[in-house]
Amino acid sequence: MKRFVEVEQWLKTHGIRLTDQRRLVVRRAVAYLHFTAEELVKDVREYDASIARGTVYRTLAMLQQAGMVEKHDFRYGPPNYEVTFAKAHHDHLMCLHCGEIIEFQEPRWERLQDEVAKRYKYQLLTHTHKLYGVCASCQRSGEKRLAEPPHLHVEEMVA
Amino acid sequence: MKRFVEVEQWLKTHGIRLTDQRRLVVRRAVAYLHFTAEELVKDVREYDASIARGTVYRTLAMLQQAGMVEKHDFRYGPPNYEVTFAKAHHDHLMCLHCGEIIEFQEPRWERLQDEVAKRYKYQLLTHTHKLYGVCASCQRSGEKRLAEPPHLHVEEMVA
DNA sequence: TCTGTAGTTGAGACTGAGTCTCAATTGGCT
DNA sequence: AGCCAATTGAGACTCAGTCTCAACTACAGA
Ligand SMILES: [Zn+2]
Ligand SMILES: [Zn+2]
Ligand SMILES: [Zn+2]
Ligand SMILES: [Zn+2]
Repeated sequence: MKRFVEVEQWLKTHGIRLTDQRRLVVRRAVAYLHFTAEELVKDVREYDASIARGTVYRTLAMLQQAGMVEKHDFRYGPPNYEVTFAKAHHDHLMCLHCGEIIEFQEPRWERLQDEVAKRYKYQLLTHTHKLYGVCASCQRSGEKRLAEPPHLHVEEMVA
Repeated sequence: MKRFVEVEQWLKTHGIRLTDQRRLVVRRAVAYLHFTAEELVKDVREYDASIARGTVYRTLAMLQQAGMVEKHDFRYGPPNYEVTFAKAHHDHLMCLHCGEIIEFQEPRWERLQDEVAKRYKYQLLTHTHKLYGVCASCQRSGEKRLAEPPHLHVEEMVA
């Protein structure tokens, strides 16, 4: 089942009005792996030119509130968003040359951080672990340009 | 030896002009543990009201370039800076209620991340690990306000 | 100590990214 | 179909930071 159907289902069962705009924003958001708010505004406007920037931001905030979207501050440029609904927790490794983002899991970390939190008597709520480096192919090509957050895995919307 | 002396020494030996403004910015910056650029602008202006915003930002950028200052994106508000010159690497744990920031070291993490980088053939350059939670005293008081990045350990400048 | 000059500064215009306001519109219930 | 609170579009506004450029100054060399 396409992920946006589940997201729309979730909204419905939580008494949140399903407008055309929200449907569109959700459908386009799930087409990306990581995206910036402005990228999404631009993308969504190709389907409905009159959609307001505020609507996109408001919808993202709502989804974030609901725990279906996460906001990541990568080191360069504006924050990236990611639809994490029905997706396992993972952390990120970013190439500073080409901007590639790799998602990975490392359960031993997750355990270590509980230990650290306990050490300082903190109740742990969230965390961000980001690694920055140079990917294999950029090491080879020896390029020097800095990362511009790229689009990865964007699908066209098929009605 | 006061840390700013070492910083000024470093600048001198690297052929960077020592202006009054830079001296002031450096001296005030080392008085903080973590600070935002705007906090530093405000602070520095108490000593020299005519100092320009741009000068503070430029100086911070220069020190960052030189590896003496690090910029951290905590999750709320603008980035925090930290003078890391002659300071061991550490990561951060932040209380989302009162904004307290704890610095800690966890060598096992540092090792794990090398492993992860190797797994994806990345040449690792930097990383950020941030834990967010509720500190012991906020857990007790059950307060609900969200973090505003606080000043910690600010010294007055003594001539 | 006096200069020359490249590096630095202050002031303010400018930008990007996001927020806010409010009248007009609309989803979803009856 | 009608109602009305929720949502939207449009644009003003904010905040944090960048840029530009004429005036100023640190400091190497005379
Ligand atoms: Zn993790
Ligand atoms: Zn991800
Ligand atoms: Zn670390
Ligand atoms: Zn620190």
